[in-house]
Amino acid sequence: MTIQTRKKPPTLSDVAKRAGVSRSLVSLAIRGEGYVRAETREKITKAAQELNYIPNLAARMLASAQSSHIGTLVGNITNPLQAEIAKWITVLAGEHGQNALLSLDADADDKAEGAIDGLILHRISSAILIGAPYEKAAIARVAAKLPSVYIGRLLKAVEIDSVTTDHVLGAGLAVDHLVSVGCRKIVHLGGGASPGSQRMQQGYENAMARHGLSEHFEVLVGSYSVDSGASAGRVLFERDNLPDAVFACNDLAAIGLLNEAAKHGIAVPDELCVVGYDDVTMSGSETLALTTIHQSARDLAEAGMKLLLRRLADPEASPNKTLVLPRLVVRRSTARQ
Amino acid sequence: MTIQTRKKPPTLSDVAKRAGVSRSLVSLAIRGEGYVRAETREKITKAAQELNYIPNLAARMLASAQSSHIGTLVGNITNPLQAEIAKWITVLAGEHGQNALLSLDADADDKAEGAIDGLILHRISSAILIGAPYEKAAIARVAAKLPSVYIGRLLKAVEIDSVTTDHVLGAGLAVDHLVSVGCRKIVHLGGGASPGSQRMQQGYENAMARHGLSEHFEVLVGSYSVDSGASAGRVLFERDNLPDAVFACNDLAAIGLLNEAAKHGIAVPDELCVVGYDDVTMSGSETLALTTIHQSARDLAEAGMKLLLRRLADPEASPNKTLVLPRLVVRRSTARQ
DNA sequence: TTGAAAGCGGTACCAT
DNA sequence: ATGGTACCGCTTTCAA
Repeated sequence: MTIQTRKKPPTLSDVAKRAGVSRSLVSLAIRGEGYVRAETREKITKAAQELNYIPNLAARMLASAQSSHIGTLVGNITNPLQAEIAKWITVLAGEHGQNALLSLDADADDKAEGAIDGLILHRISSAILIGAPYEKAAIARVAAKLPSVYIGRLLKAVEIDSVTTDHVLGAGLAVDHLVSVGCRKIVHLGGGASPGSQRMQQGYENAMARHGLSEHFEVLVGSYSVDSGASAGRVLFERDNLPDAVFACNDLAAIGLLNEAAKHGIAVPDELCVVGYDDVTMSGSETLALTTIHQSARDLAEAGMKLLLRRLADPEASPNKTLVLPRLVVRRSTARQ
Repeated sequence: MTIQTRKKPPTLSDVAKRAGVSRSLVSLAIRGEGYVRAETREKITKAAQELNYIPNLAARMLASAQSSHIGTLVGNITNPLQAEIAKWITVLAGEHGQNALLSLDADADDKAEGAIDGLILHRISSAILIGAPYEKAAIARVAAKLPSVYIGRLLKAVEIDSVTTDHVLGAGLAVDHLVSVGCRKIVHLGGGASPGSQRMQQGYENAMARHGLSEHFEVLVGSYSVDSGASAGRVLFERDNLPDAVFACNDLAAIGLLNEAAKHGIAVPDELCVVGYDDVTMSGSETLALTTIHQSARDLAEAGMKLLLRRLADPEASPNKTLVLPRLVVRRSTARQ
């Protein structure tokens, strides 16, 4: 039943013996390096396959003194976007012959830096930072240790490659859409003072101006939470005249607002349109059906991997700040037309 | 600026030289094995510290032909409970001198099995399965390859160590609480036919009987989603007489129900109490304030690690099925009394 | 093109 | 208790 005949796996020598050549040649052939006669190469490949040979990464790492490990920090694995980015990083890394070692325990800067040191023990040769560490100084410190890419923030002022969604554009998509369904008085539920929210707010402002709606420009400062959306709702719904629409900094806030609207008997989308940001799973439910701006975890991860590979190839390249395009997802919360 | 003086790290030999002993001794001392005179051990430790020595895991693995890597599969990293369990696994593994290699790309059984094979290349010596693979046959196949622990399901019929929350108890906690705030007509929103939901339903039934409320026993079969909760709400709220309370199979369903209640102008908790299950972040918001049954990711992870270590120590032990205790979290949705 | 041999940084066995 | 030494599986000169 539990036979587990775990005979040890074949080694380079086994392949060499079977192919009747030297170990060095097998090594070269397997990796596709050096000058190996096509004929010989085939013979070796065949032998390797027959033996079901698998290179021992530990040995390879030891001998070559270089790893193909990417250390990946995740600030908040509970955040679905970060979680999905992390997932895609592991997938994409594999496709590039790299292996992503994850540390999910980086929800504070000291932990994040500790985690990086831990990963360094495992001989990572580069790092991908997903929302951690938070402080710029800490980020810079990591980037000084290893070729690194930060995903989730622009980090204009830090010497590091970074990838994030173009929130200026995202806000523009939201406003454009709202205008297209006839909204004019569009209030923005801001996320606060972070550079990301500032950019989103900028996008909102630009778009409002573009549509000649600057007179209706209004930002309610809040945070990225259900409660923030709810309290914004309480403020708005006590006024004499309702706005046409609310564009929230994220889906959570939008959901809080929807909740409050229901309590006040305000019909969405007929009396009020709502647009969120992020496209969390819940927003797609028939019940909420929240129109929102989708950030693609996959695109973010792909852009990140691309930057990392570029930097690995050219460590001296100047830091690139990549912006990934968001996408509008229309649902019932703006189905006014 | 980018000085990167990456001189190579000190090795065992360096430490040996500095301490004036042999490499073998250093090896023993560092690992705390064998007979090393206390005095010598100290000398070595000191030398190692001064040199900032760090053992090379690749070399260690190669020489000892055994790894301290735990392969960890996560079925759905977007699920916050699974995500947190994964996080705790990495933390706890570290505390036990093990290193958790995660694969987050296991959202289908073939992928999950592929991921395990990939991890095996990296010489994992055991596995922790968090909600993946799904099919019992696939799970059994993994368990046959490696010492494994499954977290998230009981798996009575599979030869594998497993850990999950005691849903019978969880349901009992929910019902007891509802009864204690005066509810009698308590409807259960079931999650379907999975063994887990069946157990939860069983717990509901037992508790109702215990309180002499069997006449009010009623299960509405649904699923673990917002929409399911909402449609259940539509059914319930069209009846002549409202139940006193609803105990939903998870928070999402409860949230859907709350949403529907708001639309129907039904006051929670005054007219209807609601209890969820899982305690997702959102439920803790002031806005939703959903009473719920909390599953501890940390407890689940700890129990899992414990089982894994036990099995590593004794591969022949018969499979253990551990149940972790859930906890009632009281919030406004049942704040009736 | 191919092969031989010297490590890479440890562990483990055998003497001492 | 401590030291010597032969590997672990692969990469990498260096010759042939």
